[in-house]
Amino acid sequence: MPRKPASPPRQGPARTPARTPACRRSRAAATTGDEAAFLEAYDPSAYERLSVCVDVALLSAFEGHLFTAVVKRHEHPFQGKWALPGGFVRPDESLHAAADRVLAAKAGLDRVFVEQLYSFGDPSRDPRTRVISVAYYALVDCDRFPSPADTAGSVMSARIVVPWEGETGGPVQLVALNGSRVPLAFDHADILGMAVKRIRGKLDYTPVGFQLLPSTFTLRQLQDVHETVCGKALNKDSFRRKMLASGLLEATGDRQVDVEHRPAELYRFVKRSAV
Amino acid sequence: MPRKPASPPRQGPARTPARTPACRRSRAAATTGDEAAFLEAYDPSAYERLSVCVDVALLSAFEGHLFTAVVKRHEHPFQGKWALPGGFVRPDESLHAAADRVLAAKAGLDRVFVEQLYSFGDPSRDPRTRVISVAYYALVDCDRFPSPADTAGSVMSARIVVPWEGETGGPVQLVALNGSRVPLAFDHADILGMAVKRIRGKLDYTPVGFQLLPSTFTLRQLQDVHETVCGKALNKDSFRRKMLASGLLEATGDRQVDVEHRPAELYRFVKRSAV
DNA sequence: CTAGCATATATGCACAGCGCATCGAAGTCA
DNA sequence: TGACTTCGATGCGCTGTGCATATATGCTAG
Repeated sequence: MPRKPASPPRQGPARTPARTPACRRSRAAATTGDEAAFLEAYDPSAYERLSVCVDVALLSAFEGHLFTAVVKRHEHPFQGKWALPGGFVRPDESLHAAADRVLAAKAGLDRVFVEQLYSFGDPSRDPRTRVISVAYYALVDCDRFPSPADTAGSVMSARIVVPWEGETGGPVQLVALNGSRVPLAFDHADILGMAVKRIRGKLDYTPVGFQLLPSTFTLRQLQDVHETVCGKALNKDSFRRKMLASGLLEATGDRQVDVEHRPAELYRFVKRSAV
Repeated sequence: MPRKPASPPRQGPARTPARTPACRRSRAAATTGDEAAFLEAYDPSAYERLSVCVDVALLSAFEGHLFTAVVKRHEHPFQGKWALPGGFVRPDESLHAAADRVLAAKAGLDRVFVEQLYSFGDPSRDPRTRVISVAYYALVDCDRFPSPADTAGSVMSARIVVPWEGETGGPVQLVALNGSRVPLAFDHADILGMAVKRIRGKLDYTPVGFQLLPSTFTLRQLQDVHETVCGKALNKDSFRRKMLASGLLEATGDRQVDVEHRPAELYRFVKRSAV
């Protein structure tokens, strides 16, 4: 515990009556009467409202690359470009529920790992009107990653090219499986870049890598996922020791089958219940 | 680099025409004509809009405790409770600009370290109407922390009591300088809790601690700040070695004055320009 | 003036984690 | 059967960290 004040003592609490806040009041009645009556009479249009959408960066890893799913825009703005799955937030659903709904509707996925990423609110990010985008990222193992067959061709999987190292951050590029560049709409290249940066950082101290693997996996597969996400090679032995010492892995007793070499032990992720 | 596919190869790109997205179209004209004409005719009310506000958790550290600034609510809802400085986002300002504006208007602060924290969007978090709160956290050194004299008594400083250890997370409590509990409005206890959790995590790998100190400081003061934020004691020697080895500190050559013991060297934070 | 005291600052040492090299084990394939 | 590949374990050196110790430097009490 600190042994010494970092600064001299401060003033007492502000007990004097506060001034009216700088923002305009929606109704003078807000300071009188009971709360129920106030809420009954409240006019939401007192402040200008904005459009709020969620955009989901769905990430998966295979063949040493990160992939994401994008949908083609057939409408203005950015007609013909590709966008992250997204949609406007409905008045009665939470932000997280909106992200789940978008994933189910556009990628046919449910029960995936979804976490909030960042909110993008530049006034000019959407040329139509002011739209705040609450971005989420989702992680699925490659077997669940949506294929054209699942989604009737409405989504395309594209490889992520990260033009920076470590956790520098910045926008990323997308390349289609035929090698052509995929142009992204809005600020979605920034959103994807931040998603990559986020999971690179999370990989060090959270078991987020398991979200990108099937229920059982070998240590080599887990390391491949980590290397794919981080974009650099890792020491094999250190990785093994660290993972086995983490207490997050449990040996299944089974081994790989149909491999051209010595089969590796299969592990599963075990949730730390009470620590 | 990964030496082996983590999964068998996948399908080619989705080249079949995409279906109409699940979300309703705002206008049938969106798929025809040029983009300029579309934007001209765009109707923002096609989707229900929401209220968006920013709330700022202003944090500072002194006397071994974390402090924040709250304003008393004189209006419904939560009349009489205390809230983080906040305000609705204006249609023409970015989210970050809104946070800066709120800090300037309610705490009289500018040029402070401000970063986005998280967006809170539970449908019932504001009883008036649907309000999305994009929360920010700001860090200032204790000398710049607003006093009642600066703000005409509209803000109160309160001590943060963190009822969890490490980076567990969860809501925190606020205690006024006279020892009484400060009841918080909305979900602001959760926002504050997440702000504390965030800077605890950031402290390990970013020079965020300097934001809580004046321009020059001793190693002891820096350690005090770290201990205050993390809520636990740190090893003195390791802390000194790590900080001096980080390359982020630069000795000023000056020393403390008017202290009752050997004066310590004063350091300043040096931005890593090109590394 | 001097002894005592509190704190800063430097150094030595034990231990744990990590990178690296080596070696045996266990499969497939020619 | 032997070559080849990958898995999985062991040993060694380097480095960072926690802990203990020693010295330096200012103030204060007597």
